[in-house]
Amino acid sequence: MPEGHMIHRVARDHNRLYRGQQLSVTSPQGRFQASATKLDAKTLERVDAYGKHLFYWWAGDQVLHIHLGLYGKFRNHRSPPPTPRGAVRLRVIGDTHAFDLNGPTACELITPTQQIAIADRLGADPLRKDADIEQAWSRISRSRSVIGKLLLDQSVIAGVGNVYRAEALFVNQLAPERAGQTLDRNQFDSLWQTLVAMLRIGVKYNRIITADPDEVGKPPSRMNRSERLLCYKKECCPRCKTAIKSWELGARKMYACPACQV
DNA sequence: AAGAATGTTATGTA
DNA sequence: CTACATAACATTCT
Repeated sequence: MPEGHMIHRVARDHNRLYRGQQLSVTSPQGRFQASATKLDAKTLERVDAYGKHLFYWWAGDQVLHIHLGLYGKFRNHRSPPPTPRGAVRLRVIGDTHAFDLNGPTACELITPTQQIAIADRLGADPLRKDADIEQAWSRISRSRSVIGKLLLDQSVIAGVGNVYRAEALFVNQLAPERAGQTLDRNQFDSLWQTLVAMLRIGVKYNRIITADPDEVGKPPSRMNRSERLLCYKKECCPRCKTAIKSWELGARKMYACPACQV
């Protein structure tokens, strides 16, 4: 489920619900990265999101690094939380709220130095104010690699996943197979602005919505799964009705309109 | 109910 | 050095 918007949403929610509190941190199903349990009853100072990575800063300079990978999932509860569902790797309990974490790729205690190293290798995050847009432009404008792959490269742009890649290229009418170096500055800027807008909407509604609610005729919260997207997993192009083409690109399934995207 | 999936990293090859 | 392919890993949803 996770693209950058969800990670930033979690950071926002968890800062609101848990910041400054003394929390109980346990690992109910044991086997996964049990070092997290060393954090039993610590004070949470803040939660940061960089791309798809989360960092929980605790008193005593300990950082809990979480990456959801493809399957990882947070489940929120009221305190006290119910019996764990599935393989809960991490359970955090506060006075009023609690959450479980299932199936993450990473859930590990790291040092502030390691945190910097991880953040440093990530590219510009459209949801962060400190995003280095020039660096993203520099990487893309010099690359012979294809824009459909570059968008998934977290060291170029951090936080974009398979859905936003398809949707952003569709909106900008860019063919995924175009080499990065063939984009001009205006096209890059427009693509970037699309990503910023899309991800912000994602954080706001906690789901990916790239279709225009006015066109659909429903408020964003009421839109069906298929109504929310323009191109990803669609049968035909909403602009010209041409059949959407799908193929593997960068080891993930790409969707694009062969007529509109050039 | 099998298969796909909103991901990353490590490793090998050209 | 860059680019690309592949495998490994985790679990939920349809």
